[in-house]
Amino acid sequence: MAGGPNFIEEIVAADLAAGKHAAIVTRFPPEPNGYLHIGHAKSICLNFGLAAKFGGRTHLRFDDTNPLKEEQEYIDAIKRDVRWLGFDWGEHEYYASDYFERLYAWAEQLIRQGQAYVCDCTAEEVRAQRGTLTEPGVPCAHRERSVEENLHLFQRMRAGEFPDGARTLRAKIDMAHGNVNMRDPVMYRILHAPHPHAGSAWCIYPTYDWAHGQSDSIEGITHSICTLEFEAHRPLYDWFLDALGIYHPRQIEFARLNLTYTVMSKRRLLELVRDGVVRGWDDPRMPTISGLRRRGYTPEAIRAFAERIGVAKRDSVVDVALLEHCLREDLNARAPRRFAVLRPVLLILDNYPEGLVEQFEVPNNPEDPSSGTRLVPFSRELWIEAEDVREVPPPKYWRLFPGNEVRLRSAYLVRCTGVVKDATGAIVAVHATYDPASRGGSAPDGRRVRATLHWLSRAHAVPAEVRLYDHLFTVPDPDAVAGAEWRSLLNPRSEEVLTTCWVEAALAGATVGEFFQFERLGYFTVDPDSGGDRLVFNRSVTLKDAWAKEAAKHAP
RNA sequence: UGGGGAGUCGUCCAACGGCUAGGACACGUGACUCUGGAUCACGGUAUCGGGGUUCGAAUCCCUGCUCCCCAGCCA
Repeated sequence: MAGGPNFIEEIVAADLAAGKHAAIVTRFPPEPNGYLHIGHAKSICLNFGLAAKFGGRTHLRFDDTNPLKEEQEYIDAIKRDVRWLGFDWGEHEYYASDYFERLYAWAEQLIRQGQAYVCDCTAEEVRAQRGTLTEPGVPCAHRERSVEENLHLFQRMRAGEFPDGARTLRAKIDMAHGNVNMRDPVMYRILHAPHPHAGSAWCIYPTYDWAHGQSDSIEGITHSICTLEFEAHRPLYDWFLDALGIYHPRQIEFARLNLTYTVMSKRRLLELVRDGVVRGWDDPRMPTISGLRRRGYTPEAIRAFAERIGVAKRDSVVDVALLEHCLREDLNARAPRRFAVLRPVLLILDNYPEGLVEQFEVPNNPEDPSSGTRLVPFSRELWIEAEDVREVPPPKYWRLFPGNEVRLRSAYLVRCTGVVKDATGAIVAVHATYDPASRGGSAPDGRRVRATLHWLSRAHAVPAEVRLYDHLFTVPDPDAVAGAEWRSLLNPRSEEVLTTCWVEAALAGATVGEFFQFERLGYFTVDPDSGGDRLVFNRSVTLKDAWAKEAAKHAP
């Protein structure tokens, strides 16, 4: 179904076959500087999936080396999202900041070995000395300091004797290296800032490059899986590990996920949240895990998606339609069906007895007979969908129009006798007659109708707000647009709030996160804005709509 | 340009020198249908270019081209 094993699974299988490890250890290492998104979900599924498939465990480690950008809120959100996705790291919750003392001692070791030095250059000077992609860098005067002086200075850095940015600790590698990452990279910077996990214990913080490889080594990670941009850093991690003489995890890089019609960069997502472009990190239009959850995505659908997109090394952009497909596939099988009318128009059955209320038995899910049926009240005045009525039908339109007969799902066949319009020409009510012999939805003479409509008894329906969503951006690849331009690509119609909707009374007690299929409309879930007698639904994804395609063909 | 990667249907992934280059999504056509849903059937389109090795190349070699990443005291 999903093809063969991906290249990482092949590597792991080969390592295991070669007897390199008794069991594998992988890790998911987020920086708590934002919320997790669907791209992280790919990594989470990959790492936890590997351990589950080959036997082993997966650590959750926060790579919290930059206190300026990290917050406890993000740590909490990340844990919540990983758990919700269905993964359990057990007791293996780690923080790079818990390794700070060890990292500090290792830094001293490198200094003693003559492989690290304290540098007094400013950031600008360091940049100037680094050279360019084609020209080698040049060493600065501090590069040749004595071990004693370096040790002393480094200790004073830790003691807080210098202001932010005054000095750094740098690895002494090769200022002329073809790989610029090897031109004496910074290992420590002075940052007088509290840390969300380490508190105020430190005023010098290790860089990611200095912390990451050793953190993996400390944890005995066998396969350290990361994204492509770290490929050029691997030689540096190897250099550190070799210099320290400690265990080498095997790093494997894969291509990060990109999705059409959305952005995945944390910086841009943060900007959308801060500027109030969206309702927050969990806005249903966001590609964040929490946004997808609020939108109505299920962990099952996201996991299936992660499985189907595969894992490879080439840059790619996955069609968001595949994500939507995975959700439909999951929900089609298990979402209870309900009736909801989003843009109501009154349907009056002129020959139906006033005051009569019938109860019709409607299947909860035709895909799953075990889900049973429910009773839905029916009466003379009903709400139906505005788009299910036309005064003049376009080509291939076979819903309600004067003279045409349709079925009201599980109820009766009705024939339209006329429409009522307001001053603007909009249809506000429809008149029809019903065929009492078609009770239950089919006629004794076996005559067929092309359309089946959903409906709600006016006297029994309950009001609700429904939010419809569309792509956040108008173009398939907004992430490819550089500069501030990307903002102009936001879809002004990505959210549409409908406040005059009606739903089945059975939906009144629905709880946040419960999902349903509103027949003929799509899959919907209860939004957390619901409460008391206020009901708010989010449309998770539409049903596939053959009529919409047909209509588009005849559109102007 | 220095270093590091990557090029296969519209998209994503597979094919690991050997059937007509496969699957999924998307798209199109039809069947069926008490959701214009679901389901089913059918269909089209791909090996970056040029050489070479071989009985045989998407796969190996040479060469060219294109794209991505790296010049944070971000990760």
